[in-house]
Amino acid sequence: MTQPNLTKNDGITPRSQDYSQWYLDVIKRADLAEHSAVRGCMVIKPHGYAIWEKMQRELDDRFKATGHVNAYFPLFIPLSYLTREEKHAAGFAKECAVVTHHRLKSIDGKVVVDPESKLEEPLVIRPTSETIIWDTYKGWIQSYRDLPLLINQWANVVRWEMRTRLFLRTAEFLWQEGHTAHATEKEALEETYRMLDVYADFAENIMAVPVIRGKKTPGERFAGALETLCIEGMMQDGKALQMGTSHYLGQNFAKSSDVTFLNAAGQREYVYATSWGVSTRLVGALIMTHSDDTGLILPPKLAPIHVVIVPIFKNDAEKIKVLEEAGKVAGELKAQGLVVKLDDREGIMPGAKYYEWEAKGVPVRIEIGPKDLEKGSLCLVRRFVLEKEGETEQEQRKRKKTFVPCAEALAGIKPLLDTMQRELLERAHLLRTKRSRVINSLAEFEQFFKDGGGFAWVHWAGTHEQEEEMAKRFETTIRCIPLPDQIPADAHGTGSCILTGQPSAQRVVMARAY
RNA sequence: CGGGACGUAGCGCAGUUUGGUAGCGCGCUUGGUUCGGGACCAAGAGGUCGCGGGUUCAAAUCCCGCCGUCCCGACCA
Repeated sequence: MTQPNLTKNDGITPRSQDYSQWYLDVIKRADLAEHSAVRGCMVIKPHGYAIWEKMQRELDDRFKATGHVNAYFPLFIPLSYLTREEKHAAGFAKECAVVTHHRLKSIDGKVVVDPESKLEEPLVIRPTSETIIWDTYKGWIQSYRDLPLLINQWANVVRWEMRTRLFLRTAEFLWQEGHTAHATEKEALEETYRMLDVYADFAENIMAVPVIRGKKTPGERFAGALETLCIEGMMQDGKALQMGTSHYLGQNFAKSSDVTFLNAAGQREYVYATSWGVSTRLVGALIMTHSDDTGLILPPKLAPIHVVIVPIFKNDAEKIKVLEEAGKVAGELKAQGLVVKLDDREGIMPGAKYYEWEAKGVPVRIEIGPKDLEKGSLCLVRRFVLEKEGETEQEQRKRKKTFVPCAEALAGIKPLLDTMQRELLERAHLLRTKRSRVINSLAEFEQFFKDGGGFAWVHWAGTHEQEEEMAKRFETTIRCIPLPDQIPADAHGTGSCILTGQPSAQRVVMARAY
């Protein structure tokens, strides 16, 4: 495999210098993805896709555990379907790819769209699947006995974005979308909150990203939803990232697609709906939450490779012995269910291998050399533990090496990974705490964002227009109206709106956002 | 879609002002010496200079158009 230039600082721009460039550099160095020939679309490379696959597995298990099943609906949506729900249609109108023809033909050696093949009705490439799914559900639901209908699909969607960033916003992306039908509003609302909790649990316990669960303001709601719930994470630059949404759709889509059922009393009713989704954007969240200037840092639960073993030897005699031991160690760790990479490439300095695997985010490295064979020990190195909190660049790059008796080391890897998983969440939590502030005046608000910003907990009673005013003046938006149990102790209670001074029931989270 | 910058070998760049037919570093291949934090020596391979047109005896270089990337705005669930 071709490696990028490994001299100097790994080709990674320091976070402190240019966060956007750092983000792109990490993606490149960790070999996660690249821009494709198609505008706004990316190629997810094996290492990046492996992370997504792990996310999928974790999420899918949780969906199944909460009673959902998977299905697949078409990529194409008849234009007339998309326009059935007025607000929904308006919300997506500006970013739809449309298929209008079904055939090409060759004219003078040039392949062109055959004008004769124009479709009677254009097909929209799904920006989301509510409309086609509800049209389908119509045929599946007759009785309250058919409810609830709990279906998820893993799919790609297309939203023709003007400005794209790898993983965070691309024209085509991968996601899952759950679409459920319920007999009562209460049940549907419970589902909406349940799936939000699933996302929050996944974000915190698997991604090690602390999130705030909340509601979107009407202006930020999903097109066609009565309520949009979200989880919001904070990236290392203090900006917010919406990491998942769960929508209560009421009877809007049931009405526009005429999906009714007979209840136990024999009365015809429209069903109540939810939809919820997370996307490959989560890979971006992962990068921006944990990684550093040497590259990607992955929580062990999402790391495609848990442990890399780097053998060290000077001559053939040592090589044979060291590789034999390395093979044994790899075998024993694999038997524990861990994914282990033995990097036995020749002609590459051990140090070069260290940097490469650190850039790719492998949590634990084991170095095995002649000295370890003598002592019966292994050298353990953790991805984000420095030898000392150094001032110089060299010191910041050097990881702490721990020499542990072999048997003890082997038994200790799994607990070590668990510890690292926990430490990453703690680190992210600490950063969020540091960059969150309860704010009561506009002057303080302005200063907070001048100083780098973060999450501002402010009282709010403004209108949608006043939200836009805040966005213009400070580049901030209301990320969410936090659910009651999400509000820190010092942010409880009523107060007065930071902009208008009107009475406010609770604080909201304002931040700059991706 | 507006403003700016950029596009030359896998990656990073020089060369463009002043036109003369392409170079450097890293990576890659082969051989040897190396190997506990990014090795060294030697010999090699690799380029439609983003795409299309124009000017010219001659274009990476000048002109026009287009495409793409990045940054800033607008837009955005």
